[in-house]
Amino acid sequence: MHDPDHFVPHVPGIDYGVLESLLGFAVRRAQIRVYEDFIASLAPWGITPPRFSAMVIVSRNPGLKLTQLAKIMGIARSGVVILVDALEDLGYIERQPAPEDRRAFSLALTDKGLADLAQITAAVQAHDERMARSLSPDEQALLRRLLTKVSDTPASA
Amino acid sequence: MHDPDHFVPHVPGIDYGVLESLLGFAVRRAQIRVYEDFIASLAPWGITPPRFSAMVIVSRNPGLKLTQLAKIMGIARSGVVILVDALEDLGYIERQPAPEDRRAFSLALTDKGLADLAQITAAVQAHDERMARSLSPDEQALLRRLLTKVSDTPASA
DNA sequence: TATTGTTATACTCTATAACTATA
DNA sequence: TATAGTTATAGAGTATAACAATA
Repeated sequence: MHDPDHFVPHVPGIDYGVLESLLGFAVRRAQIRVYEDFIASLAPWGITPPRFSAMVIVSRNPGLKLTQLAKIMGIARSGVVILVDALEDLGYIERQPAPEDRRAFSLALTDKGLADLAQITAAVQAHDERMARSLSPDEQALLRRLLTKVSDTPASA
Repeated sequence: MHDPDHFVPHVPGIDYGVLESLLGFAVRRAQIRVYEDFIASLAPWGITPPRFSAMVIVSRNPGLKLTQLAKIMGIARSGVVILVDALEDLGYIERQPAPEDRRAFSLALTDKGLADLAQITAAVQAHDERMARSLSPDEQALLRRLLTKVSDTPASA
């Protein structure tokens, strides 16, 4: 299909100079394409990448507090409030009073959240397989392994 | 050094569920770490990843119009106006009247932009090598190749 | 009519700082 | 004092839509 309206990673006739040799530029270009397709694929549910991550993490780690979720996701506390508000508005997540701390809330998926997460996860997996379909299974595993090595290397010596 | 204030890709004791198996999640995690270190490394120049890309592309492809730069960078025309304004405020880029079209501008680096780009590029390369230093040269080349394959695969069949 | 650059406006994701209610 | 959640505010970076000047 001719969709003139999405990112073209290499425009013919353009010299990208040093950018072509940078790992960070390659990561960024891949991320743009993955993000674009994720948003398009999940539009029916109003789910973005951070919202999906939050739903999965809450579902697998019941009883998380907002501050813990912020730490896990690497964002500020104020950001997690907005994220949880959005998922609450979608009917997917709820704040439950934390029994042992009256300042805090325990996060949990709603019944609707649990039910929809199954469909959402299937849509995300289909999207992810589409992104990876130019690679063999071995190459996909290798790519994940190399990326994880990059993510997990501390910045300073 | 103990810097408690940056992204921890794997918080101990947390179950990341399906996220661990997704290529898109691995790309995103790597991108967060690379972006974080890029911003910190380039702070002395006020340079962000899109600003660096724009400077390199303008320097290697003299006479680009704003609309062409927008197409190359995959952003809207309104976005490139803001980007060029920022680089103009930094004294790195200038709009020159396009001889053959009185609606348009040709973009060019200023003398200061050209001079600083050398230092900026050195800082970016040092940053990029730091990001990749847990990988052998072969692994780095392989990772770039696999990422490029992902970026260049069209989304639809 | 179509295109170039621009402005107005809005949305997402992020941050810092200050507040409140508890601990 | 310190922490949990919240609010206010701001700043990138993106988008769409409309506009004036020019093609």
